[in-house]
Amino acid sequence: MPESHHADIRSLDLFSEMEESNFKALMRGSYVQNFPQRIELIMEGESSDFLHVVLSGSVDLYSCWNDQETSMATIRPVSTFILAATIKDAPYLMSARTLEKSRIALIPSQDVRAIFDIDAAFARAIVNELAQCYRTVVKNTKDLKLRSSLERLANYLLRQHNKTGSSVIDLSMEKRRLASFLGMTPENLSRAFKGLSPFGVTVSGSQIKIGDVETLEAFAKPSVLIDNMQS
Amino acid sequence: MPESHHADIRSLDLFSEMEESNFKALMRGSYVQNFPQRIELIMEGESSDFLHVVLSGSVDLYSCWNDQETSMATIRPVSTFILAATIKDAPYLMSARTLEKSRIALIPSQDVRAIFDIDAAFARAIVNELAQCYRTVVKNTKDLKLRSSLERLANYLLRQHNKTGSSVIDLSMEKRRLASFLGMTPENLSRAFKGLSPFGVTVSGSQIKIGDVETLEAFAKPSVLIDNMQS
DNA sequence: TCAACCGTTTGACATTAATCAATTGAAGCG
DNA sequence: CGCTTCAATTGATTAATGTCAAACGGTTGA
Repeated sequence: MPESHHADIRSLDLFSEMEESNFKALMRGSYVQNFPQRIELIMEGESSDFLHVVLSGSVDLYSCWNDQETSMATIRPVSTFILAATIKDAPYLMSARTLEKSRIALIPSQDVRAIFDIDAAFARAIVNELAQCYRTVVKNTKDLKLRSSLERLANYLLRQHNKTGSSVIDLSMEKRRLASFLGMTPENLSRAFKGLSPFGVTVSGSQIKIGDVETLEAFAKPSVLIDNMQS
Repeated sequence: MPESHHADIRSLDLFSEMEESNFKALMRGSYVQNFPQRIELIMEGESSDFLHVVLSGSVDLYSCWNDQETSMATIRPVSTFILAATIKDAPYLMSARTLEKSRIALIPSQDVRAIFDIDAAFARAIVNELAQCYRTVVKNTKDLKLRSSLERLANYLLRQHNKTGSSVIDLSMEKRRLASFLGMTPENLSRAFKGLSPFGVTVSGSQIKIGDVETLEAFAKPSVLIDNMQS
């Protein structure tokens, strides 16, 4: 892999603390590839030969069953995905496709497992990352099971607001994908936006404006145990 | 902790491969406690001081939001729970209560983290367990987002059938808890059982009989990427 | 510029699931 | 044994969400 990408990967929590020699060993078998928009990177059920790192662009993780498809997560730079499958050497549970032109690093899974055993800092970083992923999915499940679609949308907007600090939110994805991520149909999302207008939410294209955060929070009732992205 | 319980814990995947001296060190600060039925072990939001191991009995993991409660998982012997919170030293995302009289081992979280750093086998076991937990929750999310409540129930019954090998399934929990776990109301579960009778499912109390597995499978369309408990 | 395309929105309607209220049924206890 | 209690069931109703079809609107490319 070209040295130029090492810094990006090295800056990830997952790789920042490990021994330089082990990092170099990991990079030796790895390579970076550029993908156009809407390219299938992996299909669920396949075996997990590579740990993937999104260097630029973005990737959609999704799953299918019975001719339906649902969006599970969006991966943005610089993050890894399918770490669990890599660790367990088990089939992917989710498919992945690029949402836009993306640069992806591919690190052989067996190298990851091998270095894990000899580098304690790397091991600790991996376990931290996995624990983080686990907690994210648990929060997602709570969101799905305890909230209505209107409440899910309201809290999604508030999370985006907390992330960017701006009261104008750019969805930065198709509304149909947001709908799928939130577990509803595009039609329903459209109506949900309308349903939030009494709480000061206005829509213009992919720009969503939160008129008054307190009003929206009073409806959405965000919880640190569901909506806090850090812990 | 009394030596008598060591064997149970040692036999867990999580502890079976580690150095004996490290295992002893872990046990030194640990203790075992007996709890009656329906005792709150932990509340979501609290800090995670102990890794818990269910030695006997069973434990319900559940979450609350806005005066609602939903059952997330049932932990049976011999398994750990809240590993992710222990690892990350972050607040619990789920509450836990005993479903019946239970014996629980409590291992100080800081000891777990300390031994993790010096015992590669333990580290590998932890990361495997976490990856397993992660994949279980992902499957759960797919189940929730891609299936109707009738389909979820049908697949749940087939999973139990695969686990026990018997075509008569004992629910071994209140139906209201099963309903909550499957993301529906008790009333709806009752009707869902009725809705499965055309596919050979008959109910008598907590005993569910699958008349013909193929017929039920034809309806449920189980998938290894959602319903396979092993991988 | 205009036509074609595709995501979004809207309305009407169907389906699914939740709620409320009442009843049944089984377990525990005096 | 009969009373109490609570989970489970049933029926009627309402609410939430999905489906289908049509219209709208922005983008692309001839």
